[in-house]
Amino acid sequence: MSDENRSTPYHHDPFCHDQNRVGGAGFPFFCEKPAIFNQGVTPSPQGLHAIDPSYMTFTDYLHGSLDYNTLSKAFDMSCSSSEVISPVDNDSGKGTASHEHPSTPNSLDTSSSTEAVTEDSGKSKHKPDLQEGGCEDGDENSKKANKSKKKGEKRPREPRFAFMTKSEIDHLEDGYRWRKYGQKAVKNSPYPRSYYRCTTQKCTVKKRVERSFQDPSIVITTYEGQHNHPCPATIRGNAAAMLPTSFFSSATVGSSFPQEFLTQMLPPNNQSGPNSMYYHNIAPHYQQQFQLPDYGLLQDIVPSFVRKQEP
DNA sequence: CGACTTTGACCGGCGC
DNA sequence: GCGCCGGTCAAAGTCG
Repeated sequence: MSDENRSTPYHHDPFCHDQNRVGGAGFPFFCEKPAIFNQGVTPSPQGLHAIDPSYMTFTDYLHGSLDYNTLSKAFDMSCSSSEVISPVDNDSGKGTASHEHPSTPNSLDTSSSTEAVTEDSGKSKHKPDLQEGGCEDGDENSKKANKSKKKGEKRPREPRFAFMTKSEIDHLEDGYRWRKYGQKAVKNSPYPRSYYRCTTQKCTVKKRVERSFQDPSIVITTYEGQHNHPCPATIRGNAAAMLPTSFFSSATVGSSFPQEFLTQMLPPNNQSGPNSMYYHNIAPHYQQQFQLPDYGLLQDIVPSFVRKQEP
């Protein structure tokens, strides 16, 4: 076990205020300002949106407080920027985030060190529900048999949300507590993929963490499911410790916990075109708008979100 | 001693 | 049917 993966290696500023640091262990949306702006994209205050209370946060998503419809809407946004966002190929592995943008070579470089996208859960590779239920016929096959309970039933795959982050640290701190339950070598990648599960009881949220084989400095994190509990960091207060004090004085913070404003993805306010994703960080000057390059509407990329909002 | 990581094995889905 | 591959389990090991 490397120290980098230990749960709380954060004695540094997760916001990457230190320009010398490459990435950080903090939640990625905090840390990417330097990389984003390195591309010469210098956001001016005028070009940024005011923070709207209607914005949903990434944490909202993780907490399950937003529905698919909302999320879908959030992604159906406009664009005006030249920044590129790379969808992370679902099902992973194969390609995660690397091969899908031949025409946008900078999609993986440091042009946008944190990129978010929802993953399509549409692929048919489902596993039976292992978490609960279905342990009826005490089949001999012992433990392994447990895995295959509920045969024939396909577990509806949880919605996924993936993003890429430029970071030296594999396991990015997001305020939740995770237990690693597996690690696998990934085909076509020299870097293994790690599997984490939320340690909170009854919370089935999982996440996968892997490095882009094209750009090892990029970490691809995929969340699956939505937390059904408050962020443990709220209780422990360790995430708060990660935050610079100046952060708390931000007008956007309010009294809620940092997780509540880690990342916010803006619904299409008044801007622009269909092919963009927009997410911003807490601080207005962190905001950045991204445009989907080779893709059509986001719904084409994440059909699951579109499907799910239809009853 | 509890929480967590490591790691090899297993399982199911998918493509050929 | 077979092999590949992603995902998961669980025993053993590690850490604080």
